Amino acid sequence: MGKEDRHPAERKFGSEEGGLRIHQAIARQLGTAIVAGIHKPGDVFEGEIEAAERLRVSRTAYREAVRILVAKGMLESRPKAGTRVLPRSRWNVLDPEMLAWMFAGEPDAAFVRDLFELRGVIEPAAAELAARRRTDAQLLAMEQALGQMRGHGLSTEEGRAADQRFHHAILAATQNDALAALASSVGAAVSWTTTFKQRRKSPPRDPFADHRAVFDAIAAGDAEGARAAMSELLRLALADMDIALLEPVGGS
Amino acid sequence: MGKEDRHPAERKFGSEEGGLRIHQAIARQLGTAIVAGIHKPGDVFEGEIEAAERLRVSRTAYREAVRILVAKGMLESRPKAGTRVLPRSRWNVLDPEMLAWMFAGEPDAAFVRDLFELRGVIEPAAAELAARRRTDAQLLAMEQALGQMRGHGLSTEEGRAADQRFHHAILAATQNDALAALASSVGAAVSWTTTFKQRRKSPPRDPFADHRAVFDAIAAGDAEGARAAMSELLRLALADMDIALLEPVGGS
DNA sequence: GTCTGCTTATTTGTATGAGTATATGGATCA
DNA sequence: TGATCCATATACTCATACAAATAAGCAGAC
Repeated sequence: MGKEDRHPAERKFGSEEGGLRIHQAIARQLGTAIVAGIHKPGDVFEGEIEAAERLRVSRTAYREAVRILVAKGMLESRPKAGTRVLPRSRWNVLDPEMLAWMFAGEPDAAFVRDLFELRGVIEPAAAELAARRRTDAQLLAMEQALGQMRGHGLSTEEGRAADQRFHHAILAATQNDALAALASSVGAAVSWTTTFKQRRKSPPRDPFADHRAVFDAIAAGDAEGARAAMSELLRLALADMDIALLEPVGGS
Repeated sequence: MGKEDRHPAERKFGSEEGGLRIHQAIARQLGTAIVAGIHKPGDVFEGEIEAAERLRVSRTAYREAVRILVAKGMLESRPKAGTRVLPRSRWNVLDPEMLAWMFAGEPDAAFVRDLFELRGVIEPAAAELAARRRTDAQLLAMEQALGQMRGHGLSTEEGRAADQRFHHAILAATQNDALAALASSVGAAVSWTTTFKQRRKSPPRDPFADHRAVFDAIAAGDAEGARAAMSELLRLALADMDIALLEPVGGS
């Protein structure tokens, strides 16, 4: 292959890998590029050999990365036809890893709206179910998350993590695996709320009271109250972000 | 390696592959085994070399299969630690391929219940949004699906496919990518409804009227009516299956 | 001129073997 | 008893060769 020296100075394709295996690092790199719109649906990738050489990895590693993205519905690859980006409708946009890739950059505003709408559908129902079914251990988890949230505040990393844990605990308390699987999607929206909020208002409103109301209703086993409290929490969160969804869902 | 003859009689690991590439066939084989409970969370797989030899495929193909399952949150693999099945809470149970694997065998009753509960949360809200936002093309798609459903009946494969298309079209008409991504999950539940129904009652009730009511409300732009009609459709579907969810969600 | 069927060239898919990196669990030592 | 170190098992990466599949181009018939 002519100049076969592999630039031993810059080992491991230059960039920092973040402790990931190479195939996973490549998958992330390609995945973020796709969700960012660098590669659009319908685009055909270069051949495996060229791609692997450009990225300075083996064809094996590159192929394993492609398999990952295929598994998430982002790519399709066939002999002779090549590897191409699938239409967005085929993507598993609720896949946790994919959500992470989306929110690594500046996420698409329309999709953030979609996620909030999903939240508006899921979380009130989840709160209602959680009020009926939560175990004591799950209630304790919510209480602890709430406490840490209050303690650290949403300006800290720990506080935001606690916020996520609170919402996660509610979904887990529904005792429904299908709903619980939406935790990452809801979590992404939750996380974006504070990120977004802190860009605008200063000081931001403290959402502790809203959360507390949800918790109290769940603790009391008040299903209807829990649903209402969660709906109110979401309404306020949206107001904080100055986002208006086209229409609130489930209003009557 | 001693007896290195590879039984040229039974090429390609015996079983029928269904036109899939080998890595995908292996992924399906492992995936179905996991969802069926043959490999339980915490179980550690045999080494790559042994596994590949036993399945009579190359390590390359086996590894790519593992990458697929890792991407879906079913497996985790690390040097020295081996490849192990992750706890169910980490699985992307809403992944379309994974749902297909689950419903290939006899799906877990508890998970079917969960999926129906999810349907009960998602579809009424989706119907409401669809009534507000649907394009004429999407409305046409619903109408055609409805017509084919009536024409073929739910005892035929075409009829069931049309049923799925109808529900899918409603989700698409919400103009919400996050909701649309739940199409496979909803579709799995929809499909299971008829499968299950036809095992029991004979003749099964014709659900055309329920679907028609949903369609009419969406066509008329009647958001509240669409929500109500979809809720009624779900209520009747559940009754047909003689399944009672623990409690209906959102009732008031 | 259009269609059909074959050929071929390109691209992914599979196989194999060698060597590397990493985490683990046990041995060693304080 | 506890922490530290190290041998080792295991997945990870690489390079190369060959196989399979299929899209596209070409030839021939109608």
